[in-house]
Amino acid sequence: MAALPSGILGALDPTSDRAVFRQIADQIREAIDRGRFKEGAKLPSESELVEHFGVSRMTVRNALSILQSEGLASSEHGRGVFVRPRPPVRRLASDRFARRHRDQGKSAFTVEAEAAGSKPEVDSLEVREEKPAPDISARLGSPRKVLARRRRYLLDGRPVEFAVSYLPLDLARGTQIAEPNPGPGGIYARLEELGHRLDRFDEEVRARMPSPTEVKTLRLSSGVPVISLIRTAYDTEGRAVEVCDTVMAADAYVLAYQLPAN
Amino acid sequence: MAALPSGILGALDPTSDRAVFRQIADQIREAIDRGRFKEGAKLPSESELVEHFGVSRMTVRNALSILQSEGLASSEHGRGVFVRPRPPVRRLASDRFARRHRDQGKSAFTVEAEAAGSKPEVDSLEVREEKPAPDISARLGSPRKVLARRRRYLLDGRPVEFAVSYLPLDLARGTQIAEPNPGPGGIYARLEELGHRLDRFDEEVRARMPSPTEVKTLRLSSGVPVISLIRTAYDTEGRAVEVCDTVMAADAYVLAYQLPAN
DNA sequence: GAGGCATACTCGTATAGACGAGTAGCTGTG
DNA sequence: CACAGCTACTCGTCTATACGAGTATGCCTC
Repeated sequence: MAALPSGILGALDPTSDRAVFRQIADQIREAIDRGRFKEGAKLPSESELVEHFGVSRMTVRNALSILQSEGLASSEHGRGVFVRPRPPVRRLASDRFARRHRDQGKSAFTVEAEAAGSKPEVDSLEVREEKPAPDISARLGSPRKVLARRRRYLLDGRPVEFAVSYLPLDLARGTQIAEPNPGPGGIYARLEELGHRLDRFDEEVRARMPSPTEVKTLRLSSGVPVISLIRTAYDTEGRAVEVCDTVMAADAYVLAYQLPAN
Repeated sequence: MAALPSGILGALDPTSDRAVFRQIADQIREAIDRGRFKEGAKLPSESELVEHFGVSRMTVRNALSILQSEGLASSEHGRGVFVRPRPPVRRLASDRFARRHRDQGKSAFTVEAEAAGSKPEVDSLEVREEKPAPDISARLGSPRKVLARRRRYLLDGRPVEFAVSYLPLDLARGTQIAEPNPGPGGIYARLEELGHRLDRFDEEVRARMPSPTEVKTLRLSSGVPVISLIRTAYDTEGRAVEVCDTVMAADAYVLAYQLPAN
């Protein structure tokens, strides 16, 4: 049946203690690293690998699943297993909230994406009042209720980020911040118009594997972690006026920060 | 044989399209989320799950492997599968390189860890001259060779971080920077003594799944991503004097940054 | 009591087989 | 030519079985 997968893959070492499926994964990984299989290229099919290595199909699948969990490959039902292409990366600069970037009619995300030649979209926008989770509440000075603004960001049709902004209700209710479209310059511009001149942002960065929900909403393939970023915005009086909880597809982002040496 | 795994887990829905092993994973995940299985607790054994759900062992293993890749559980050969405990987290503040933290005889890592009540260790220290990789080289202004300082950091015996510092050879050769122990205040103190007053740091943060090598050196369990942090230090003349490439176990870190609102 | 061994449990690795479901290309019909 | 359907390939799910290897426990011997 299946043809040999060319001479790219070698043979197994029967004397090795290393499990057969790990050896197979090692070989394919090395071939990918050496560029024998390029980005987006199709790997040999399971049946070809079965034939080439003389093992059972579960052993081959086991090997392939290692590569998938490492983020090196991804399978497509009915088509094959492919070397995972590295998508274009969005760079978040630490000055992205600077006032000078805030005078446009569009959101920072839109402006920046268009500058990079991508088609930006914002999705599943939802604004509502709710009772905040404990950690959010603590950051905002324990308000009873908050305004939550949820939205998803897409780049060229691919979802890359899901964000929820929380604002103390006494501050946001009845203002344009509570509208789906917060107007030019976004909610930060509105906050400043309301007299809350922004002073600084605190950001907390974490990385972890996504929950099943996050896999779905960000359409993540296996082996892709998420970056969780929690930003708190403070006004010049030291009051926390917004907490933004963002989950980003880790393969789509680099965060860039600039620190003074003091 | 195996006893029932108590009444914590329900039954499968045979009418659902959802694959059986996914349903099993869903049930266990939910039980974990609801605290029915606590951190570090042992999950029902494979044979118990086989009996409870009336499926084959591979199906159960498949379900458990989902939870492992989500970072929720981890298996221990011969012992069982356990709810993965969340280890204590090290918080990296954005002022951690401020000069005022630099006057002690110990490294920043040591001081901070002891303050947090942990036992810090530094490991596999290695200093050598080498030809830099292209991306490192570019950041340092393309020196032909660099001094590389490699080391691994451990907290209470657990490896949490692996870092390599690269410095232009013309700057570091023959100085205490090229010694295994760079002296009080670390290499940043030495750089300033050499007339390179530090001005700012640029940090780039990424997250991804670890390579097999990283899994080994950081003793990562499956489902734990790494945070990759590349820091470039600039002196007041705008020269890049050091690039530090750090790989951190993502479950052991939170990065905290403070951004001015401009 | 200390040491060693047997045992019964755990998960790890591997085989062989079956059927389902998605994809793509070819082919034959209208 | 357009389209429907067949076919051959892909990966997805699941069963049943076997043996290996690590761990914990208790018992038995010395």
